[in-house]
Amino acid sequence: MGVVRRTATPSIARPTLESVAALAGVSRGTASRALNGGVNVSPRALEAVQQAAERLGYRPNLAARSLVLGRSGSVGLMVSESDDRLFNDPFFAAIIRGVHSVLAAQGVQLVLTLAQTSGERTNMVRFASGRHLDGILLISMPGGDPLPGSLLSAGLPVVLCGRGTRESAASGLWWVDADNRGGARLAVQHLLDSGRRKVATVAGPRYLAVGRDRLAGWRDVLKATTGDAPSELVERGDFLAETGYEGTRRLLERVPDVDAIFAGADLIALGVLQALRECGRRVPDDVAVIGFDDIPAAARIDPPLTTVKQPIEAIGTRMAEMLMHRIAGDPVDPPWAILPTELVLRTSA
Amino acid sequence: MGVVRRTATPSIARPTLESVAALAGVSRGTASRALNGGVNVSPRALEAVQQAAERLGYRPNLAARSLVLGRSGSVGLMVSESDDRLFNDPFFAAIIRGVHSVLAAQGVQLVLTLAQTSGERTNMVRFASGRHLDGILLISMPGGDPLPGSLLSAGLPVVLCGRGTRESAASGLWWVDADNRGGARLAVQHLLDSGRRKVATVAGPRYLAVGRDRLAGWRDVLKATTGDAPSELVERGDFLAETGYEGTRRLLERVPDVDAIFAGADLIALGVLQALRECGRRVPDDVAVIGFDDIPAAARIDPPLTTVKQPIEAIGTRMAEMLMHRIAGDPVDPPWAILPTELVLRTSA
DNA sequence: CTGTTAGCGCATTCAG
DNA sequence: CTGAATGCGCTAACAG
Repeated sequence: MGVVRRTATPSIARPTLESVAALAGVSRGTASRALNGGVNVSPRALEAVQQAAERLGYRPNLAARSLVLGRSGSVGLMVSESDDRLFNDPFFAAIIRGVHSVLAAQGVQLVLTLAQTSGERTNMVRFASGRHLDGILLISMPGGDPLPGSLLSAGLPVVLCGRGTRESAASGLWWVDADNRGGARLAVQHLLDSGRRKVATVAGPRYLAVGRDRLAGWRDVLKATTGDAPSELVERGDFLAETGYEGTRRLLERVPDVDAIFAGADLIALGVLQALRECGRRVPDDVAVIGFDDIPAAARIDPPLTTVKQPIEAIGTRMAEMLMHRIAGDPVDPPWAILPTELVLRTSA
Repeated sequence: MGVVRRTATPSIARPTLESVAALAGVSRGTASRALNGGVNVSPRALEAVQQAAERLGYRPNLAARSLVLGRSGSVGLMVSESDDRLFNDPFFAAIIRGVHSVLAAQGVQLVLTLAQTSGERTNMVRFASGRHLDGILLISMPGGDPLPGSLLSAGLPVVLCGRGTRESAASGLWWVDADNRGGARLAVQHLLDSGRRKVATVAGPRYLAVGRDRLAGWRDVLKATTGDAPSELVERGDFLAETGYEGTRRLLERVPDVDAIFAGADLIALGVLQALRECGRRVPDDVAVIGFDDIPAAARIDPPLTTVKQPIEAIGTRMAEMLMHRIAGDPVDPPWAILPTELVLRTSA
């Protein structure tokens, strides 16, 4: 029987390095060197090889290269979110922009991966741990997810976005986060500096590090300034407008003379504002409000919301940089990063 | 000198098929068969191999597999748009959802790729034609772009979204498009059926097939019904609100008794509505308006816009299906698809 | 500077 | 049913 090609298209055989070398009249080794930087190759040979490659339309087989090099030249960005959220939350766009800029500059291919169902996720693990990817960037992993661990155990470099710990970093899970606590401090300090006396907070949930961190920042400043951070000034709930609304109603009942509210998220702040409006409190005259995240709506609402902005794109670039270092084996110490947040002054505070 | 590992992480060597086979007490060949479907393998051997693989945490090296198989098990979706557009235009989300559903079901990894700058695009071509991808899905390629051609010349299956021709399909560029012309017919017919007599159109640009197709649909119906499609009823421009606004002002001046406008896009329709409002025309009482695309805003504006909806997600699934067939070498005839659009009735017409 | 050699890890012949 | 042998296409080490 004749030769049966196993490639998908029964097309004519693709040129290999071998054929290029043959046409150029050199050995495969020389051809390889000529095509990769051209060190230790005579100008004559280099020229010949390049021409031959050109004429043949040679495309190096990356699978072969990966096999021998042990690296693929691409890294994955895994998003385990519904595509709805992925495409609606500006957060992802910004992160990806950051990641992409770093990777593109280094000629590394970014492989974006959606993994929603658990089946897709195991598929992804297979893909990644099969060495098709040199490393993985993880976004919005629920805490306690086994996925980072299985990636790690496959020997894959992993950097994730969000709050890790010294220990998790030491165990291999490098991470990058925004300085949520510091940002909260910025906000509360600003409130105090502008003369507010009773600064309450409607904080995010306990089970999320962001929620805890931002609340901690509020506490930091209050304790440092007034020596006390009374729990009667704290409301908690999910990162939703509803939380802000209801928390504020309770707050106003309990502490009628509250004159500032730090919301643990802009979404919460939206609810805070509405409750304030309904209760006849003017913003910022009677009550100042500061949010967190700087969502697009923040600038558009009335009054424009003063808020704390995360350096999202910078988080992306930093994640990518750390991953590239990790892949290269460069030591990075510490193996995590906390990036500064920034107060965006508008008129609500 | 000792052995120098070239892999990125100087970690312990990953288990190979060889080591699995050794632990299981069988040969590499048997181990391979056991791990891939297990045909021609005794239950005993199969069991042993699986256990060994499990114990060793064996992950097959996909680069090696790709090399021998000539296939990687992943396909690319290349988006040459700014990430801004990618993440704001619901179009992409829907396409990706469709593509992803098909691919995930077949266990094929979807590799999402951004290629904005030309440098990134050549990078992508290298990546894809290096056989890291079994095929490519292309979205929003400007006409006359050389990229599909270079992908094709590398022997890569390509399916693109948008209007191709019989010839382009024959030359290897398979495509999937919405039936823009048919959708336009639907819209114009509806206008006529509901008693409108002077149906004008503000069409998209000449240089885009969508623009031409939708205009052609308008012409089809007018010619079939009234025997004439006078050019005084046509305005053209880009897919922008501005086009709709200015086109409508000119239209009203030229043909004051126009009683229906078919806009070549919802964005255009937005401008049409505004011009109508400013000129004191009530919608739909005086003038009926129909758009195209069903963008999210269409349902929210006042009056809610009747429009033609593209089967975006279906386009994605169809593209993926065609690509998979193409990769498998299954004949597909014709090598393109035109998917039906649908009239979404709201109150503007 | 160059050709030769030796694998990278795997799936698949082909004998047994 | 199984093991041994072959080669996918490439890079790197080595000896010229």
